[in-house]
Amino acid sequence: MEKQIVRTRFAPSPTGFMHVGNLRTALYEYLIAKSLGGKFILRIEDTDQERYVEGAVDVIYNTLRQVGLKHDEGPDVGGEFGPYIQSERKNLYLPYAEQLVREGKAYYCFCTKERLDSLHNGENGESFGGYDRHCRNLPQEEVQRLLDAGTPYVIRQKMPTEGSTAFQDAVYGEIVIENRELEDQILIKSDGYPTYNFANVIDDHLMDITHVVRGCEYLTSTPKYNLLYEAFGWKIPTYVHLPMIMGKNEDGSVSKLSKRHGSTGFADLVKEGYLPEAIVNYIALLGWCPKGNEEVFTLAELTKQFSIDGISKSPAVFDYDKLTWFNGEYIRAMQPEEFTKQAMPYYREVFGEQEKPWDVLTSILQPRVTKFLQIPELIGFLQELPEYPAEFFVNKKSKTNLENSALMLEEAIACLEGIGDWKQEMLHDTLLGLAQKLEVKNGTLLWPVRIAAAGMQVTPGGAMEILAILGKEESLRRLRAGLEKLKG
RNA sequence: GGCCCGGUCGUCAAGCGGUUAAGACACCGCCCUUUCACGGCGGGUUCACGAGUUCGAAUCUCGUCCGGGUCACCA
Repeated sequence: MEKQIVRTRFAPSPTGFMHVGNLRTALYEYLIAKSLGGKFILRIEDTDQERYVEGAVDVIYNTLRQVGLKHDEGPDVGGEFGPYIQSERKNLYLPYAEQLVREGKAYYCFCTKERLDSLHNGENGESFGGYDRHCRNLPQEEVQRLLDAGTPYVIRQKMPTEGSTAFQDAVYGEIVIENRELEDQILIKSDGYPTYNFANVIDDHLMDITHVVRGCEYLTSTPKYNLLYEAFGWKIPTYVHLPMIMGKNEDGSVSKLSKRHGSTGFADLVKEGYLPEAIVNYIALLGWCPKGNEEVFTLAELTKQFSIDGISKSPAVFDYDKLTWFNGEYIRAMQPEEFTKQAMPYYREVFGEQEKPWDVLTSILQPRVTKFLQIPELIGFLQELPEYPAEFFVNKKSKTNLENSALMLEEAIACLEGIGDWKQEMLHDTLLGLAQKLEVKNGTLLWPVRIAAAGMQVTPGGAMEILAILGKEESLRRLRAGLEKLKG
């Protein structure tokens, strides 16, 4: 028997918005395929014409490209199972539905929207809140008459009324649903388009999809899919249902992650300063656990590590703190040149066209930044000295008092004025030498210098680094101003 | 409400009948240090509850409670 090659598919509908939940599904689909040496397919599910959004497909392409999920087949790259856009496959579905009608497994339904609505609002609560199967047993002649008259119709699948349908899920194990819970679902809508459920089954079969990976909100509707596979006599794929991603509400409760939890779109997160690699790494761990203790993985490493049995059943709460930590990890792992390159727009935001010792700036920022967005706020003081109170010079730790700080500043200024080569190393040697000469702890001297240079108690980088970036003239100006403040 | 799924530190989680119940984020403390950050070390009444099976239960069974999902001509 020939071993079947694993094929998974990401089947988003083009809404113009890529939710992290969707992205995580795409990621797992990719990882399952790639870890098993299979193929990852992109299929656009645009059967809902009313929801069509201009440019939405590009959002999907761009997102996948940004996170590095390269699909083997899809609308843009082609493949032997195309077309990969459902609206272009439109004519393909109806014959399948008609086949089912001929075989007595489906039927035409002429019920109007109004009648259906009244059903939902009706008082007599049937066990299944849905369709009452009004057209299921319409006489043949009646059906033909309505068809001939051009009456709008949908095609519904006949569901078994008793017994139960069971299936095996790779994550959740055996799931059993009573058939009486199942509604006679619509296969073909009155506009001629297939419903999502129907198109999904047809396409998954036609495209040889072996693993259907999706959120667990589909868990209870899976029997409907299987009944369709069975009606056609097709092989049922392996199901991999994924646990839900939750968001934390303000009152501390949790619910399905949605916009009210803040940035839940991939684009939103990127806009907030999260790197695509960090996002991928983090969401990979939301609902899946690697074998070892390592958590920082590139996409390639994830592919090596991934296995379905590591997927958990319980829902996971999206934690921005941890994402932020991952972001910091990725930032710190960058080559300094790369950091400078990515930070440059933010450097420019503060310094305009001025030239600064960018490498020094990078060396102090890279270890302590978790998002590039933080940079302007962190280094704004370099461009403009903030107002600050004299008490800043008092440091309880090194027991520096105001008089002492004044003294130190005076010494520092005198010493610094003589420096010709205003470089960090030179400043370092000079100031530490001075501290030694004065027989004070480094902190005693460096604290007031840093405060005067920055006007802030907490700064990225130390005194020498700040002075180096400021340049000689500006540094001395600030130190003298600090001295004035202490004396005044 | 019916049906389905879940419940191990605040969060992500390992665990698969015998463990001092891993690890990570966050938090707190200490160290390093020139402040912060980075890094290092350390800390926290965590197995929802109640029965049962068993010599032994976080692990198996049942019930309760709690949380979530789903019941469309949406996907």
